[in-house]
Amino acid sequence: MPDKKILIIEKAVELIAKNGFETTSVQEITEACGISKGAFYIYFKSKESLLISIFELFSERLSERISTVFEMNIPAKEKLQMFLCIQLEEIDKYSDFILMQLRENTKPDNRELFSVMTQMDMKLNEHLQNLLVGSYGDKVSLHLKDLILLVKGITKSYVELIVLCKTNFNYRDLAKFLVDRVDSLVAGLTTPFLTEDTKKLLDR
Amino acid sequence: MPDKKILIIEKAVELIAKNGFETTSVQEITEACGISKGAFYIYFKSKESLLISIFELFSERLSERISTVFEMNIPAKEKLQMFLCIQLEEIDKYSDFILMQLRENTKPDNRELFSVMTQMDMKLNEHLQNLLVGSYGDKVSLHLKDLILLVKGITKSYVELIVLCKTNFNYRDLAKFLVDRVDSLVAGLTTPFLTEDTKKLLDR
Amino acid sequence: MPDKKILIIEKAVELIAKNGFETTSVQEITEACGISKGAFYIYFKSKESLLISIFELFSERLSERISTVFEMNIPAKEKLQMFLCIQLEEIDKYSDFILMQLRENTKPDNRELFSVMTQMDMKLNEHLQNLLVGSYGDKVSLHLKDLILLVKGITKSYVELIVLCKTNFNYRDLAKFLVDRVDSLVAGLTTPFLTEDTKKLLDR
Amino acid sequence: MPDKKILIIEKAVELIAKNGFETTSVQEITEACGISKGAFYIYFKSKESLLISIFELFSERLSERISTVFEMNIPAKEKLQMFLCIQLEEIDKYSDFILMQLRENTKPDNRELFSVMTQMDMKLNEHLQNLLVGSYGDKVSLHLKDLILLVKGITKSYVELIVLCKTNFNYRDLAKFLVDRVDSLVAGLTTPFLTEDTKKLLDR
DNA sequence: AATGAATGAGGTTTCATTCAT
DNA sequence: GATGAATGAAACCTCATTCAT
Repeated sequence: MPDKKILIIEKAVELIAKNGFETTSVQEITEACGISKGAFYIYFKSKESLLISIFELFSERLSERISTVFEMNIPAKEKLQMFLCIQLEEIDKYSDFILMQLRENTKPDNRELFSVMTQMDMKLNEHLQNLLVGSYGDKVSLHLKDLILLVKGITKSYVELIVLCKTNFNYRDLAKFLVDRVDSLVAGLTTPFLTEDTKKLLDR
Repeated sequence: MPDKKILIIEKAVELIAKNGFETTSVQEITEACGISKGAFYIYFKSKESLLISIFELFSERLSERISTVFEMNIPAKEKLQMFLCIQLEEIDKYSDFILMQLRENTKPDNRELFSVMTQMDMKLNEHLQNLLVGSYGDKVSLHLKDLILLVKGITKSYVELIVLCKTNFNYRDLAKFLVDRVDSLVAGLTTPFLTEDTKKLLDR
Repeated sequence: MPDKKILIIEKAVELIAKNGFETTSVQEITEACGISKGAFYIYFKSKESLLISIFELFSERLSERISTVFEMNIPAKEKLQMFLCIQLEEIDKYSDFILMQLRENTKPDNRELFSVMTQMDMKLNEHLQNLLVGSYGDKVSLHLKDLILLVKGITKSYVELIVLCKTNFNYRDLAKFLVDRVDSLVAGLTTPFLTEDTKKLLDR
Repeated sequence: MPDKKILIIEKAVELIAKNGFETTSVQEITEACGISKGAFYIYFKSKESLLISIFELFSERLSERISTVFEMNIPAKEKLQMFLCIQLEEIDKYSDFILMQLRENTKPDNRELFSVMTQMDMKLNEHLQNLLVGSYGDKVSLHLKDLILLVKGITKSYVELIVLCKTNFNYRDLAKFLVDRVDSLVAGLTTPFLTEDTKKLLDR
């Protein structure tokens, strides 16, 4: 990937995070980069495709880091903690850009973007599922869908806090804290809420 | 509020939920309503003010319903359950429009919208706090900020599920499920993550 | 003329004087009158026709007052002074509305307005011409066109001052002052600038 | 200044002079230039800013020419004549556009335009004052404010004539004629009308 | 590869005018 | 007479995109 393309992505993330995608013009982005408007279209087919590139880059980085965790020879629960820690760190870097993405809805024409996003989400879900089983054993197997939602929910809450307050927390500590909460949730499991029927919805 | 204004709000919510705010044009909204473009501006000062109206309407409905819960003579934990149930139901009605808003960035010009949103968020936080203390006693007082984040996090996860899948769950059951999870979280409390310093950030 | 029509004219003059004709909406006018937008069109065929009505009303008042001066049995130069005094007073009442009119250019469609304005201008010119001949005798006859321009020029300068500063001067004194200046101009007359050829242009 | 910007200004002056500022749409201007609507906004931030640009350009040209007169080694009265001649010529070029502007009302939002206009007006006043003192000596010092109004008044009358009739006069002759009239006015000075109190109003 | 002027569709908004009540 | 909701044309302006240089 050419340096200039990376430059554009970085500045774009910054601006989009601050002002939203629709509200950020190509002009603003190129001005922030100190390049011409035309140059933008050398590296990106369209404004839309910039979004996809950003997400792809983010996906890649995240996947890469997560892969290394899985290759490590450490207890599952430590892996879970690192997994959460990495997400906190990466999301911090890409800040509310990611948040924004979650809110931008799926329109007929961003089918490609939607696909990239969904794929990544599914991969993360799968990872998380493995980590949960590895950490807590088979007793969680009936609760996996619920647990994934719960873990993602509490994680996101703290991510939002980070983003909104623009504060730097100690991510290792936060990840530890979150794992402890997962411990509690697992300890208190009773009847799953999401049944086989609803599972299908999740996989859609 | 005139019928036509309500009609506009309803169609707008639908469209904005589907396509996002920036991407939904006033033209689309008025066409969906079967009225002229000019008519929109009889009922709303601007497109921006429509957003505020929508949020206000939603706020009012939510506040009203929550108030009735607080006036009831039932155990605190039942109130907590009803509180969550109401949110699930209302958010279902207003669909991801609300989700989108909750994550909308603070731009210089939406100051009024931001104010309305923040006020409502703070009121909900306060309610939740009271319900938590009422349900679990003073032992949670040091963990209130964390608990609020955790409860909102797990709730939002299921809300997103509802919205994305456009499925109807049994909200009473889901609320019960969520309260059970809060029980687990409270049972497993150890050291708070959010200290006095970080609390300030939340109240901002 | 119905009371309400007069009310509309008065409020309109006020607003138009402050903000200009194009910039003043019918809505603003009717709001200032405390009537509905529809009511405006009972009394005026269009916004354009309001302008004509205003000018007609102003014309009438001015003509009426000037007529009385001409019927008086006093020296011509006193009549000239009163003539100027009346103009200062009336223009003060109608304030910069009149100024504005002088600036609004003749578009194809205000032919009627243009006609009303021109007619009045010509009548005033004629009056002034008679007053000048009456006051200074035949020696000014070759200079009439020039003198008319000069008198109107110095008068307008002071009118603008009045309007812009929104100050009240003593109009009798100012009229006296202006007549003295006309005396000077007449005393110093040499060769006319406007010849027979150019006269035609004026009469257009 | 790019050629295209100058082209736009020139066509705009023409149209605005004919139809007024509010009545002339950006579309009309761009069509007259043979460019797209969007192109207008490459060269001007807004329609309003076009007005400022026009006035600035006119101001500059006028200032420049007047400066050269002041640097010449000729009698003051000749300078006065040239000063008036230049104004006639320049105003002819910019036609009634300028007239219109000189009478434009002070709206809250044209503060920048108002500032540019006022500054230029004050500079011209100052120049004229110096020329009057230079030409007629200290005896006019008490009458300066009146004289400025008088000179501007008679000048404007002839400018209007020029503009309305779209006729070309010999500006040197007209300027000579006007200076003669100023001679008369100065010769006949008696008591000033504008006192110290009113002077302040003028300087506002 | 890089520029940036130019385009033109489409956005929000205003407003004179009409008409059913 | 009076209302005011409704209309729709037209205004100003933005912006993704193209293309000659």
